[in-house]
Amino acid sequence: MNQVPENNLALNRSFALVDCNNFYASCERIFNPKLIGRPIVVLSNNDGCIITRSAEAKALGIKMGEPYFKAKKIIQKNNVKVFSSNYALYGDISQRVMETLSSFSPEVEIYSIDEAFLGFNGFKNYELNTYCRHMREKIKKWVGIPVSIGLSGTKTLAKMANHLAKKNPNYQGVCILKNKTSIDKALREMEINDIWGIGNRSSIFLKRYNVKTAKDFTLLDRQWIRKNMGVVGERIYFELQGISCLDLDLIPSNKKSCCVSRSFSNPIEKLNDLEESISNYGTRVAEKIRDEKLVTQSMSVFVLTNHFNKREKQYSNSIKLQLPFPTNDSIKIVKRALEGLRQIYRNGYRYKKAGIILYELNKASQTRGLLDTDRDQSDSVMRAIDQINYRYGNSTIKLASEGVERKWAMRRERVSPCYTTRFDELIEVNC
DNA sequence: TCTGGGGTCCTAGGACCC
DNA sequence: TCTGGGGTCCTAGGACCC
Repeated sequence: MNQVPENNLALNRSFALVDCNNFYASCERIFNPKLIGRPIVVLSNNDGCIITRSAEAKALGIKMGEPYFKAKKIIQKNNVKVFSSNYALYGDISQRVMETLSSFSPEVEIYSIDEAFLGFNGFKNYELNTYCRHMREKIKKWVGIPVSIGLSGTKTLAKMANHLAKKNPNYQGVCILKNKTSIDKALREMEINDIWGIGNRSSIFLKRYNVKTAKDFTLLDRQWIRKNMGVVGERIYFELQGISCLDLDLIPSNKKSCCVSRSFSNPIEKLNDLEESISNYGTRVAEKIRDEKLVTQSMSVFVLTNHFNKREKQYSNSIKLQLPFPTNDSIKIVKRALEGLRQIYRNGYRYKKAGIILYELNKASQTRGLLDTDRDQSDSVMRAIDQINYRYGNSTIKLASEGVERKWAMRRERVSPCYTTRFDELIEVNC
């Protein structure tokens, strides 16, 4: 079977992908309108790489994912405005976008901080093009964020439509692919490496077989795709033909793992400094799972040196650790993590990054060991700490092992104020 | 000098069992 | 003179996403 017959096309379904344009850069612009029309970049944690560029910055040739220090020259020359990432701000703006979207469809899957899939079941009477344009205007007006919308019969095709809506100004931000001709045209225009789910590795592999566009991919033999790219490849094959394999995920399932890891501003060598950082990350990750009312029963702790530095000797290791009872107690998690860290630490290396990942996450209400006698006490201590830290600011109360000096703490030299989440950082208006 | 962080899903292969 | 084979479960690592 090389092609799916026309009557198999399940284009009676409609998925829309709404994606915020250059999201982090757009967030910075909301509170600083002077930046409209000016090139902006936003940096990753530790001010390491460029993770968002405004259209103007893209036009200057600044690349996505490029290390900041490599792009510095072009940035300074063109007076590009640079921001450290401010996730408190972006998270809050994201929530406002999602709330607005939910007023347009009962079916909203929040796919990431800056995009959502919408289902339009039973919307036959609506003219979808007009509806999407209306949605786009509302988000711009209410939240201040420009979005692009792609709509088609499967999620993968909606992604493709979105890609076109962004790339081709003729669409004015909304691209709808609902008939065979427009889909076919889009498949021919779409480069193989831009297809959702085809990453770097697969596109290099496919190009060796002269598969350059999405259209080429749909003309491949299904068995061959299955053999060489597994079920993931086969799903993409069907989705591109209009046969929906990926449904909306409307009820977000509980996380299966939760991680906090950071690169250090400067490499660290002493066990004591690593212990401070792991205590810190352990506390943060415990807070995260408490916030979601989850408990963990196993974790892994890892350390690594800077693999970019070829001149230095390298070391990386991780260790998996069990906890006696399911818990979300910072003290217990940090204590166990430090035991693990001491086992994998080796003297004489310059460490660049460390982290902790919690596994076996379950609802706190559904898990309690019969022999776990101090859970109540642990819960009330954590509750008290969380309340104090919420009221008086992060780390008002912290573990002694987290340290005070924090030589390793990440760099965030160009962070904007938390305009929407901290009273002391509200925007000031002079009348 | 300076290169992010947090997730998910799939698969191959080892361990183990009968 | 010969040394099974098939099933399941688990895990580490790969690939991909934003």
